[in-house]
Amino acid sequence: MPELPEVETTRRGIEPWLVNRQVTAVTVRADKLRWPVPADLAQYLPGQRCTAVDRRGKYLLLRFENGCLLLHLGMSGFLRIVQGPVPAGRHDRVDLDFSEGVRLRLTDSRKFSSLIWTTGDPLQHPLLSDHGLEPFAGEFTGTYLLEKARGRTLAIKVLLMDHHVVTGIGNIYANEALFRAGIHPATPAGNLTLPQLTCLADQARQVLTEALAAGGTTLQDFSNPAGQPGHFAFHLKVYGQSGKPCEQCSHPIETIRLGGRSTFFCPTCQP
DNA sequence: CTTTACGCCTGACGGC
DNA sequence: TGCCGTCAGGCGTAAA
Repeated sequence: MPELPEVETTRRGIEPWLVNRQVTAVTVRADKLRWPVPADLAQYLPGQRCTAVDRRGKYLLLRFENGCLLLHLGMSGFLRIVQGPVPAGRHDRVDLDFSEGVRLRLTDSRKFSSLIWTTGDPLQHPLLSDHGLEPFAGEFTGTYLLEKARGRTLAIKVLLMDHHVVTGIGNIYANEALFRAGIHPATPAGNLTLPQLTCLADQARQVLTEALAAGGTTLQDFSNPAGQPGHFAFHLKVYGQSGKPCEQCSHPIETIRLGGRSTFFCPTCQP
């Protein structure tokens, strides 16, 4: 599933292909993804020049002269740059054609991705305005987490995945960060100490950095869709490792459910 | 306000 | 082999 590293890798991959190019055509092959695809995209997008490709949390912001296209990849969505007559596959939902034969293609089997057109400041859009800190922001520290966790009884993993607190961390990297920090994912957030939360913030940033580095190597040539974005190159220590021996202590990795999501941890390394 | 449950959608997987 | 039920999963939204 695309989390921050995958989305940022995608952003870096498509940015040089799109910026300063003009939209020439729009093809929509799905009436509805997460929400109805704006029916009039093909009306106002052609002719507009892309000015920037930004990211906020897991949202991509394709900025144009007269507005901004917010794009979320959901669980199974990914973007590619295609050139020339590449026939559309079953799950190819949207094509944005740009000048010089550059085509941005959204593929999504499960149709959980979303496309929203917005004018005005996209960061003030209701979908983005309530987001918390970026994990790589300097203010994302143990002190910040301590403030957000104060008096809260919910599991620290649920807090870490709450985009109102910190944005872009999904199930995979929340699990990995907590393992590295040696914190049990079900620990009530308000029970954690500053040193623990400082460690958690550091480890979250660290795991995202490593995943980003791995994604970057996987997707260097973004126009050549060699593989799906991601975490295939990144080594997961707990996520999806139920029953396998922990790398540190050999105790089998356990699975529980928190906030409706599968949660993986080592009961001895994460007391 | 906080926390939980639901729904969207389809591929993968287990059971028969 | 084939059919069917179940589940995963981000996240906005409704409900408790």
